[in-house]
Amino acid sequence: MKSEGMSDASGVMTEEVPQAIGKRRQIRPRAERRQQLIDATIRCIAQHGLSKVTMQMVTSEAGLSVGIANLHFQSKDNLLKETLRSVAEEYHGGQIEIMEGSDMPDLGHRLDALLDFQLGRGVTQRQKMSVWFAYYGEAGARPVYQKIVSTVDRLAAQKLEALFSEIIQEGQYRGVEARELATGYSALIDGLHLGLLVTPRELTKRRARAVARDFLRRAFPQHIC
Amino acid sequence: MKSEGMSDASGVMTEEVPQAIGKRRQIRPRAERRQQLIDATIRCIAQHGLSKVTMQMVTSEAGLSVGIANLHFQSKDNLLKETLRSVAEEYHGGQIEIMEGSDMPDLGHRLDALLDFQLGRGVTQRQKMSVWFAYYGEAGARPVYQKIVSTVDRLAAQKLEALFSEIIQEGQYRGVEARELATGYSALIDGLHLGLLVTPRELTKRRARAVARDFLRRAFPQHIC
DNA sequence: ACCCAGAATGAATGAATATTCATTCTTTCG
DNA sequence: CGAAAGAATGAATATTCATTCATTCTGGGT
Repeated sequence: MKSEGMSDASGVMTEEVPQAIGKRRQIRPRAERRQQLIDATIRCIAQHGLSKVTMQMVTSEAGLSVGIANLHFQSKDNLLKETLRSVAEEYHGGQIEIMEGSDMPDLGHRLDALLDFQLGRGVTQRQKMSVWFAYYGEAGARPVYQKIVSTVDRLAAQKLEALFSEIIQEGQYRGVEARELATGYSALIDGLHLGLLVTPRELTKRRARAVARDFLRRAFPQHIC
Repeated sequence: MKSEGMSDASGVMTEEVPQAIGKRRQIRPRAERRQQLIDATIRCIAQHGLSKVTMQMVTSEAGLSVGIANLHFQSKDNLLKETLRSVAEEYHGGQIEIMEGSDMPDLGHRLDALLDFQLGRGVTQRQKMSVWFAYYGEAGARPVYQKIVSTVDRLAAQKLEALFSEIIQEGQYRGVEARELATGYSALIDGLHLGLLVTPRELTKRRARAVARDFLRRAFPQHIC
């Protein structure tokens, strides 16, 4: 089917197939496209930096046409906001799952798993980190970003404090306060992420892990190897 | 081209003073203008975020004309680069001065002074922090930024490690390694800065200080109150 | 007093880019 | 199958912004 013959009244000839390999237009559900665009946005931010990201860049990275981002996200601002939300929720969600997972009964092991999650993973993780800090950089000037981050952050912080409390009780540790320690540990992990991102030469993932473990060991000697 | 003497033939006359209050054009030495522009850039980044900063914004914040930034910095990219360098040098320079200052003989006091410098100060400090993280956010994608930061960073890290070594020796502490501890402490401070910037509601400066002091006390109990 | 090197200005320019929307295509449902 | 719903496209548009440069102005030198 397909006509082609007629209606092409103009004398110009019919460029049948514009693209080389089969680039058939595909229709997919809204949610899937949104995720696809968010993933592309993450890659673009990691590669070019938040301030250099353009809609063209994102949509072509996703292998789609320019108009589609506005179709599904209304505006660039909104796409960026949703991308931050996605990364924030994934990161904090992962932590929370580990912390409140009833499967891992041993508290020391749970701490280990948490540390692994926070400083483990491969390239993907590095991409996420880039995004994370790109937004932190803008957060000072953008209340919207602050809100998104602090909402998920607060919950994770509470869970961490609760976990530390349990550990303190179990180990009968003296002179340590769960809240203070949780704040310190979170900050330490954030700082290590920064180091991994900005000075990868000086701080390897292995060393970052050792440093974090050191912090925990000093606080909970009985629980960490 | 030009001349046509009066040409202002229109009936209107003489708009002697275009601006209200005395806005006389001033000629100042190059170095001074550069600093003035860098300071304006810092304020703009803190207020609007790196990705929203424009040349118009910066020059008008400095109270100068649009063209002047390119006159003294050649390009926007270069202005931003020099701004980062300025902030990085100020921050790290301050730390280094404290750490190697021969005036403060007591090592515990020196630690205190360092902590004060890193987590003290007022609004200005907050502006600098914003800039700091704005660049960190882009650093993953911009080798130039990485280079600027890691150059000054490395020196400060070495000094810190040396200071910790002295302290360990003086206190005869066992089971702590200066290098590891220095990395941890730096990361902790960075993380606390992040917290202050992104979740100022949850983390006050007072608490950040307490957390950092806690870290040091756990490592060097004899030196920190 | 007067000159002029070069500092400063800001209107003009052109490139980059977000957003729109008429059109084209795909899938679904009767 | 045929038509409707709506997903996807990308050329066109309007805007924003960095950069240029002809012109204006300042202050030090003579």
